[in-house]
Amino acid sequence: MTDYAKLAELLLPEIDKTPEYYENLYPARNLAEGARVTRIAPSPTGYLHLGTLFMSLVNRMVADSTGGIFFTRIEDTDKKREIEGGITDIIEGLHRFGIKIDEGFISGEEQIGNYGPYQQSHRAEIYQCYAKKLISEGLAYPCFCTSEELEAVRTIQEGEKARTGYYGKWAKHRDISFEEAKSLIDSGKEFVVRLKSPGSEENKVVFEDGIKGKIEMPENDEDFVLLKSDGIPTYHFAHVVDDHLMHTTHVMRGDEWISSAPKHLQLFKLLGFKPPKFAHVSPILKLDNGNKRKISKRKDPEAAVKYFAEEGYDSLSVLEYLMTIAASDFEDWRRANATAPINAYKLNLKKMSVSGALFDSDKLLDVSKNVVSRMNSAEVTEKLINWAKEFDNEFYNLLARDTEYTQNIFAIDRDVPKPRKDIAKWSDAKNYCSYFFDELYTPCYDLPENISAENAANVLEEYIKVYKPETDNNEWFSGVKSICEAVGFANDTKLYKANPDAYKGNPGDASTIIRVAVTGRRNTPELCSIMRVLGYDKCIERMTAAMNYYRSI
RNA sequence: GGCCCGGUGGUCAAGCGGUUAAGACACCGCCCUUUCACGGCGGUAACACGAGUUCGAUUCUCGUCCGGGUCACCA
Repeated sequence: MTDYAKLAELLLPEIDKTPEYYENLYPARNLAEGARVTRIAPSPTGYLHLGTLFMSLVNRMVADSTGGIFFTRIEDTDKKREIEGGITDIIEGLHRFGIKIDEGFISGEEQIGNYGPYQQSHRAEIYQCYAKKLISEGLAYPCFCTSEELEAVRTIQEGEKARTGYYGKWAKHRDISFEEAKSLIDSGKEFVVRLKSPGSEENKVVFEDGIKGKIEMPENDEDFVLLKSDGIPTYHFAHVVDDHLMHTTHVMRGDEWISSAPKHLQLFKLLGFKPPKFAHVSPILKLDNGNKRKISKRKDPEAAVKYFAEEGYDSLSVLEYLMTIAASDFEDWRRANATAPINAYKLNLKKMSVSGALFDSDKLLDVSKNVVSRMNSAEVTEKLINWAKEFDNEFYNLLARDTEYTQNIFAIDRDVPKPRKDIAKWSDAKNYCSYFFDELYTPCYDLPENISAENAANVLEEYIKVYKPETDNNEWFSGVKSICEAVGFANDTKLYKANPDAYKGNPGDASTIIRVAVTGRRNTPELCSIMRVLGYDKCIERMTAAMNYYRSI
């Protein structure tokens, strides 16, 4: 009979603390009944991507719906794949999207809270302590197999059509004796610590997933790795120890984790921990050659959150879009609470989708238009200028030259009950307002087919005479109508419709002529306001130029 | 391949034994209108398939098919 205590001491001699020590160090949280503790546990192997943002949002919302805590924990147990600046990028990214972090990493370097360190590479001895406990109870053991040996076993298993993996009779070191372990260690062999799984494939584990409902799976019987040969834990082990010690109540993660849930449940049980509630969230999908697949960092530009910033999507737009994907009742809530801040929405797990949603850029655009339409001209001006400063310097210089002028542009049809919805993302704004800046404006005198150059020139000639800049809409249109008779146009639309052949055009046509002359376009927001913002001199200058052009052809 | 999860219009989705099977986006048409946009009204379009249970299945059960996930000293 192996002396497990001796084995534990042999394997992890440095560990002198007991689990009780950590249990006392990290006491239960003093939170109101029902308050949920959630977290995001990114690994800094890349920059912030959509999936992480999505999971963070959902976890934040679930904590908020109960007055709970949302914390960050860096899962940097895979040193090989880590990239520099990864932590900073992820945490700063969350800040930019307005996702509040209560605890854990709040910047690239700084962490707050009483349950730290919030970085797995700094918690090695905690994991090792629990591993030591498991070993001393005969529930874990050292395995000296090399990756080549493991590979060889797999090949045999495949040949026998057996399930691959390190379990049961395939678990070579499962019953290793103290003496054998000692001699292997003395000879300098490296080892990992594996769980001695008491599970059987014949048994079922059942758990209630917060989103997917009841899930039944075979019990785990694999002696999976707890501690890697460098003493750092695998995800499975770190997750269980950390979420216990940090008192996470709800583990919400991508549904790719469902298949390893039996491992986690087993560990919670073996360590005597109460498992948290699990909720597995479906990923955001992307259509690729007719097949759905998880949105991919490598293949999809929109997977990197940076993409949205560059395109000029407001961070709120992205968040709102993500929420419409996450919860089926979010859009209804938004319609009923148009001006409420997004965190006033109470997220209900039952409303979350069980299957993954295809990323829909049309829908994102629509959500964005609505978000931007809720902003007043001051907000639009500020956000647009901030965006341009970072991503479009030429445009920035124009916008910042006279911010009052800029705000006047974006006040057109905006600070009103039913604002326009032309702008979905800041990069749309340049084209939207180009005719307000000579540097961006290119005259274009194309007219609709029913309007001749001669008529256009006549309208402009007459209108220049009567044009007054400071008018309201009605006065302005009266001004347009007032010149109609002189150029053979009907001065009233109804009159024209009743007898189209009697006139060369109508007030609408006259407006179009002026619009094209002043803006170079047939379609613009309300013309009277545009001309007021542009100013008298500029309007006269452009109308005169247009008139001369029409006369010359 | 084993084990899981899923399958309602093009997309996101309500509904969960009896419904004319909601709504949103996109698309089309009409109205409003100085153009466009907004707004309003209307339209096209869906329960993967086959058995079973039932008086009755989109809803329950089973099978098939399709899609996704997972089977590492990665997370």
